[in-house]
Amino acid sequence: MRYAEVAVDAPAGFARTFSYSIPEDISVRPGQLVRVPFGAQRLQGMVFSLEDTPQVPQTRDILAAASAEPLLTGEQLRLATWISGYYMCPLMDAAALMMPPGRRVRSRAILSLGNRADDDLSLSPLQQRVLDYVRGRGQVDETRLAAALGESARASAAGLARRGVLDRHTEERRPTTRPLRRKRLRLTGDGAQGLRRWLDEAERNERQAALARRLIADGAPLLLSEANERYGSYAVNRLVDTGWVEKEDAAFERDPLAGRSFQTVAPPVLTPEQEEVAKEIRAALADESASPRAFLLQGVTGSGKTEVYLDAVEECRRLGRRAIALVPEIALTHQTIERFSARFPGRVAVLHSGLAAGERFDQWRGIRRGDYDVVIGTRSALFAPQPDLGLIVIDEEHDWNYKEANVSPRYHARDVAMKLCELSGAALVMGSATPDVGTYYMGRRGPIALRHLPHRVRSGSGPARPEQAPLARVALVDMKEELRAGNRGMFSRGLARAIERNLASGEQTILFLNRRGAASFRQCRRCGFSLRCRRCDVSMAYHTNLDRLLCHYCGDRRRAPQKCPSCLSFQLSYYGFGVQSVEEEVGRLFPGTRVARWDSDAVSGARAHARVAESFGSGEADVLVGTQMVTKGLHFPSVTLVGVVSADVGLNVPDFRAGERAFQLLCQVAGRAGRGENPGTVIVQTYQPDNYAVSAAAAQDYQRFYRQEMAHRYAQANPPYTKLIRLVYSHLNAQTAEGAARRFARALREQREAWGLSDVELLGPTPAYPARVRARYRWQMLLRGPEPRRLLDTVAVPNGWTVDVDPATLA
DNA sequence: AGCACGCCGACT
DNA sequence: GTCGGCGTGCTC
Repeated sequence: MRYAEVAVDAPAGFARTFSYSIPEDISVRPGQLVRVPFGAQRLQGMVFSLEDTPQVPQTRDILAAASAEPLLTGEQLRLATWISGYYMCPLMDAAALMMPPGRRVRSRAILSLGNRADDDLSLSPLQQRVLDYVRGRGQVDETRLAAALGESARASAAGLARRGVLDRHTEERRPTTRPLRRKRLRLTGDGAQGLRRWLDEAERNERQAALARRLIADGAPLLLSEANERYGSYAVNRLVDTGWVEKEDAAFERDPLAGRSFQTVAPPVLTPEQEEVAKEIRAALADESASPRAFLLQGVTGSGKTEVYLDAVEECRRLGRRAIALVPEIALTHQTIERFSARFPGRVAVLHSGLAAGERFDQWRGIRRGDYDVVIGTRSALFAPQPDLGLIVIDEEHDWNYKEANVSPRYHARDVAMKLCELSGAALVMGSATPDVGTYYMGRRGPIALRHLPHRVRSGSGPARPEQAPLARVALVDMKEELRAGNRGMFSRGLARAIERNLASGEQTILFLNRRGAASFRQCRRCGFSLRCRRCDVSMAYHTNLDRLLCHYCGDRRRAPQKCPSCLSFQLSYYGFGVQSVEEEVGRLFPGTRVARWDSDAVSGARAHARVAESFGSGEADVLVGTQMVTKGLHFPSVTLVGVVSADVGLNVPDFRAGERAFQLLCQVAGRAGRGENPGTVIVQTYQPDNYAVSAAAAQDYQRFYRQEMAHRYAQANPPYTKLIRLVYSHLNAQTAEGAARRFARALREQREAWGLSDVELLGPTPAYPARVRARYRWQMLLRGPEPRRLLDTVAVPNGWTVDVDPATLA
């Protein structure tokens, strides 16, 4: 008898497997999806291994295979096991990262009125509300009910179902994605000759003749929908009647790159600097035992990191292996695909959450078949099923988008990539102008080889032009001085003059402000009342285009009142400004200017990002105003001026990484200037010109920043000198939240003493920031030390806590 | 998520 | 006494 170790997809989320016996008539292999009985439920599970002995004396049988073939390879199963252990997340959550999109489905409970719904029974208030809710909608998904009326509504619903007031049944769900089949029109065996004769035999109807000629000329099948649209269904059917053409049902691949064409570009000759690094990487690719195996390329914007990545992919491909290249966000995929497809036409796949589910599914299958040499995508593309993985590239390595913050597993793509490289023998190449200080630290201490590309390479295709292009000049403007000089505007006199000059000479400008909306908050000048979100403990920001106040945490919107709700006065004022007000101010100061805005409010979806980038790139706007999106790796050669409207945003938040963030953003945005022939100018407005991060960014001096930042980190015992684990508890009831937080903190402190883990510090519990989000009160604590997980390993984390290992933010 | 078990307060 | 609400623990 053999047994399967199965990661069960139970809501409780186990970081371990359960043993199941395998019935004679079912064949099961590791990586396969199965259905298993679990308590009273039937759930999906992932087979992690086959064993001769089960964990427990009594086992139950696997019910059925839920996938015909293994969906995960042994390598992926080992990676999932590592992720689950390191990030303390359910095994199934880790496995799901690597499964084909749409295959993880959970059954759901549906509630409807039962036969005793109209009986006069005594009901608790909550039960009455549940009944009313179901009565109002007929059929209700229990998860939706819980979302609407709170978690305890589930228990009430269960009670009502027991008494026959409600009817409750569970519904198994099919995978949400599947291969697409579409009808096509194609020539029969000798249809080409037949149709030609048919055309010659008599004068034929114009549309029928056109379709016939198209089919003959093309040779390839034509989608029926397209044929119907262009030639009419009558013509199509008449041709089918000839017997030389037939309709067929064929697999149709959804291709996210359909309709895009790429101009192929021959590889340039690398500069000596590039060549030196590229050679080392080639050595790592050619021989798995060669070291180093992980590289961090530090090079300013325009120093030619991408050419080194392309060279590495080329070599990887030559060796018969495949690659994955990550970018930090969807907006950057378009341009990266362009660069890679120009070198490897037809060999590039894309994978990110902006694609339609079907596109993602088809890309996944194509990748798994080995159709693509390189997969480009955001952090989740790391889990693409690339066979013979030989290389992982992580561009803009410092970017905090590489850390998943919201859902389990809260993984960091860099750390998982390092593990994956170890498991697969692949080489890792990372690049950034402003590396994460933690990565840079690893570079200085050994596990990662640190390499520099200190010079800008002149841009442009064709042969390499290794002569140096200068970095943009950066000027700091002290906004306190502007105030003293009587300028209370958004733009300093210097920035305003520079914008005007740029407009006059027809050159492009980027204005950056890392704050959404038009006004940060709306406050009553008489009583001080400020409008806050009903469900979150934050002020609501005013958005001009919506003419609404918007909560940036839960997305709730409401009409902006004219009257103070507290004292009924009309003295409501807007305070603070955001990127929308910058857009308006440009329009006001420089009438007739074509302004484009790029932020998450104005632009969403991969195609929309591409449109904005393309339209600005082709000169359809003079000024681009935006949040973080305008800072990231995009290449706009005719931008000669970058204005940072306020460098101070985010600088004073209580997070030890605030300085690093500000430095990275400022350096990145400065890199947007002067990437073409004209040298660029960057103007940084700030109230804190002496802040170490701001001044190091103005000097574009990474080394200076690194030294100062690391001194702070050391003094405060923060990463990379220690490790952090963040624990957050949230509950609808304020007292329950605080009580649970204090109780677990006390338990952890006791464990700390009991096990003598004096090197694990426990900070908190304290209310998290914001203290309330989506009506839930939030409390948090931090574990800090060389190995803080050792404390968590001594306890079972109670229900309701989320664990974030190596958190990217503390807010 | 379900279900069993056990504890507590409002009724026959 | 006992029924039902709900907190806790377990599911191979």
